[in-house]
Amino acid sequence: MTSKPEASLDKTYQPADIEQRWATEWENKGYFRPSGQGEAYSIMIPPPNVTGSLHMGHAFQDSIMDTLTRWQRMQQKNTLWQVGTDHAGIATQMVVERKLAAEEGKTRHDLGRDKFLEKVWEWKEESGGTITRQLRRLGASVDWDRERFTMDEGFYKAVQEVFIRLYDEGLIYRGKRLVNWDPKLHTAISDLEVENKDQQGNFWHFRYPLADGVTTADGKNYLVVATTRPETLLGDTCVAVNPKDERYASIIGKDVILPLVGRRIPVVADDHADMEKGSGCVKITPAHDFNDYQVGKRHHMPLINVMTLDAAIRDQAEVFNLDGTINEAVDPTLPELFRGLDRYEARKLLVAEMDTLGLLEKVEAINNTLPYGDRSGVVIEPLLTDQWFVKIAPLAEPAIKAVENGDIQFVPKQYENMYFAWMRDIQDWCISRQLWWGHRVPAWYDESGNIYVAQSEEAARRKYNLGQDVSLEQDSDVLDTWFSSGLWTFGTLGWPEQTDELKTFHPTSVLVTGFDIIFFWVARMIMLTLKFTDQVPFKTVYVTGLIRDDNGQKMSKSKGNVLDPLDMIDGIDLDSLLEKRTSGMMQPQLAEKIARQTRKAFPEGIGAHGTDALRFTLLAMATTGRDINWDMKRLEGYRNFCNKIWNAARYVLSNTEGEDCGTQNEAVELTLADRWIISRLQETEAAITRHLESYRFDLAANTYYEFVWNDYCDWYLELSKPVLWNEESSPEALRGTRRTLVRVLEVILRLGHPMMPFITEEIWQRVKGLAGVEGDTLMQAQWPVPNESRMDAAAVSDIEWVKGVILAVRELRAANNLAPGKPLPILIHNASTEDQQRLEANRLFLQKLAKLESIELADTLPMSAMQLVGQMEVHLPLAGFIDKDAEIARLQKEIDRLQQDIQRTEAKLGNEAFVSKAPAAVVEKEKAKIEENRLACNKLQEQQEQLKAL
RNA sequence: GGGUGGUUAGCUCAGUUGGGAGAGCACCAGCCUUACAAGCUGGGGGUCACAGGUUCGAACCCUGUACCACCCA
Repeated sequence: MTSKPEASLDKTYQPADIEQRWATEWENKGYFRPSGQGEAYSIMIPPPNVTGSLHMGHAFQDSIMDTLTRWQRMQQKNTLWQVGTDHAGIATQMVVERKLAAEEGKTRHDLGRDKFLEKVWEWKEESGGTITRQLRRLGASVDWDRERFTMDEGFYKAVQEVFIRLYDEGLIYRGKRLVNWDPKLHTAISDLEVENKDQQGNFWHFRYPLADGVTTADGKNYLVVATTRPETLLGDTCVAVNPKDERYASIIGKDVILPLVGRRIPVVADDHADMEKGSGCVKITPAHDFNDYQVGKRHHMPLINVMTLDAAIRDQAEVFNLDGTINEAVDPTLPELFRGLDRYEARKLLVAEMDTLGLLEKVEAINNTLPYGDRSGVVIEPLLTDQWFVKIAPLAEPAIKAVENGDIQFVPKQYENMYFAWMRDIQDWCISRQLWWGHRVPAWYDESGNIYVAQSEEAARRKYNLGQDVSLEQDSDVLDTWFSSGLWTFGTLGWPEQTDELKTFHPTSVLVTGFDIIFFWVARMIMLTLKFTDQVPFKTVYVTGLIRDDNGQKMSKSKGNVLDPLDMIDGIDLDSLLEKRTSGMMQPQLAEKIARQTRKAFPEGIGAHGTDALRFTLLAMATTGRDINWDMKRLEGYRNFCNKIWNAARYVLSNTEGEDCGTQNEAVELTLADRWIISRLQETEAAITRHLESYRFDLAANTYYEFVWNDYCDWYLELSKPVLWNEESSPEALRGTRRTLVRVLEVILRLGHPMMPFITEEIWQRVKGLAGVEGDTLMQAQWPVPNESRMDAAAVSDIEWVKGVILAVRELRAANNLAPGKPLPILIHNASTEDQQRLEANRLFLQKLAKLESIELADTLPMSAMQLVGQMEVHLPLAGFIDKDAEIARLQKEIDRLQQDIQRTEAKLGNEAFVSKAPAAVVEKEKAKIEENRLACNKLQEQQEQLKAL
């Protein structure tokens, strides 16, 4: 299918009519594929969750990536933007489990692993298209032929390969360690998936009786320990005091009797005990607290696990030594009272029991922080379990170096500190997850628990020389999603094969992502990629802020302030928006409040703005290193900008189609306006290129907006009219103006294309022929390169003068309440030779744009209103219709302004230190300014006197 | 408690080696001027958070304070 440009553009800009048409055509024609020629440029999309949908953050990042990609492609690079999705372990599994529960009332265990996974794949097939459809709507020029999914066969091979190599090198190990356990989802999660939240809590102060009649320095026969987690008392292995704490020096090494359990546990000296906090004694439960684990380790304490995977109290404790072997020295019996109780019920009961025993000294209200699972929302339990870990230290070192030595650069730079801070005290990474959906750990166990790591059972037998008589069972865990997405840049290019794509496009050029994901993903990609390819994954990391709502709030379903990028594009009526925001909520009780807010914020729903406007808005707001507060008004403003471009194009087309535009390089005469706009265009090309190179999309967008609206539309198009609509214009002048109109527009379209691909392509197709440009698509057109020889400083200052005169007249007109269309006679006084030359050269422009009846030089003047252009006076004769008082007042305002400025400058120049120490150029500038202002001020005063005398 | 970023017009934000405070939107006034009322023309509006310091000169550099946001403990 080919898009056939209409004969002329519709009167109003209708993005819906053009965008999808072009998206389809570009893709069908294969324009998104790498050209195979030129320097390579590549970006890997941060893979969104395959079953998710795009939010504003995606739209933001994708707009940036597409802008970079299109810009580089236009610079004729061999450009690859590779797309793909992530299987998103926990998130996806949860969605399918919920669906299963709702539709069939079953759990995944009812189905069994294989059947459940079938369901997940079905769901992936069903919903996986959402995100790619949305990407297409955004105009993303990704190479769809190379779309990847983290659970693809080929990618899984890379994941296995990495796991096996790391294991064989001793960098992956299995061990019993404390992990962040999610008691609801029944899986370990990483530190990063834990959200710490402040809350009101209690500090319970318990008495632990001293054994053997020992007493403290102040004569008590017990120690007081304070805890926020009473239920862990059951797993205590010692009590720690600070070695410097004189109060307890005498009892170090003595024992206390653990209440309710009756276990003798020692008092140890450890710096972890804070002398200032509570009594200075702290109970140590190595199997239920990360800090306590370290203390326990230092003092060779056993690990006593008292909780089940549901975070309930076990019937009998599990006791391990630090090396993970079973400890048989400690009695695992737990008080019957607590068995099977949930952790919070156990806490309540335990406190009550202690109280009854007279061992509860006091309860203190405190503020503390609790860890929550970011997916399940329940409090995380540090729990001893068998997990797979990656030894991080050997991987972290080169990863830190790569950023230190500049192989990888963060934009903005301050994020490098965040990266270093995190990398410096990074812990071993728990990569196993007790889920079904994901890359299954490629490890097998025999009956005695020996571990065999290989691609498959057969491979394991070969590798380890195991006969068929040995029965093997595969590890049931899967790998952390980030383990696989850590391989994203090279795993998707065919690694471990040394493919051409890998050689060409790796390392990738830039990664565009949010700061919230630096640790999750960026750091891990750097570590794993360096390890396996000896290359960095990307040379630059462009870090974006978050998109927030107009009040600076994070967008979230539960707040009901989420905006869907497609609703910005297509628009949505209020009812549909309400439905969208209030359905399928985790907390349905909020629905009413959300509905109310939504009605208030969007009483009319949301209008359609089009993809180009959305993209341009996001780019214009993309200042580095800060979050963006979304503003519908900005979106509207940039939609209007699209309309402006559209209409400018209509004007250009209507004046050039079927006319001689000088495409064959025929002789032309360029007017001052032509030379000026061409000169400004060179500056604009240079500035936009510079801004894109430094990732300042906001400045690029603003520069573009200003040039198009303020220079091209407001002035140049107006200045072209007197030439085009003048019967006396020479063929060369007409040709020159038409050629400039259309050529500058053509460059404007090329400059804007990376930011606003659709509207620019649509117009370009109609303009290219008139501009003498060839090509099937703007996507492949050449990125504009400024030409020094077309810079014309004289034209720029001449136009400034012309604009000055026109603005002076407009001001006089407005100040005296004269109708905009009324032709005015103007007298010019005190014109320099240059003024006079400029006046003669630009009579036509002045007359048309300022709506003048006449414009004449005059030595003697009638009473008039006057405005200065430099030292030249522009007079509007009174002729009976000028408001004398208003004019006197207007002059006074001008005089006041000048006098203030004069005073400031006088003070400066009167300062000896300034004159002697400031650079001569600065002093000269001030002197010139004061001179000019004084002259101007005098003239205005004279003028005012004359009026007053009337 | 430690760290990072922020505080500029009513709102959202620019301000790139320190040298005349800007844009968009909103507001006021006037205009359907043959590309555009999603527009045109003119206009009002800021002690650049606060207090010190460096400097001839500070929105910008330094120190401290307040408040906001985020990260870490």
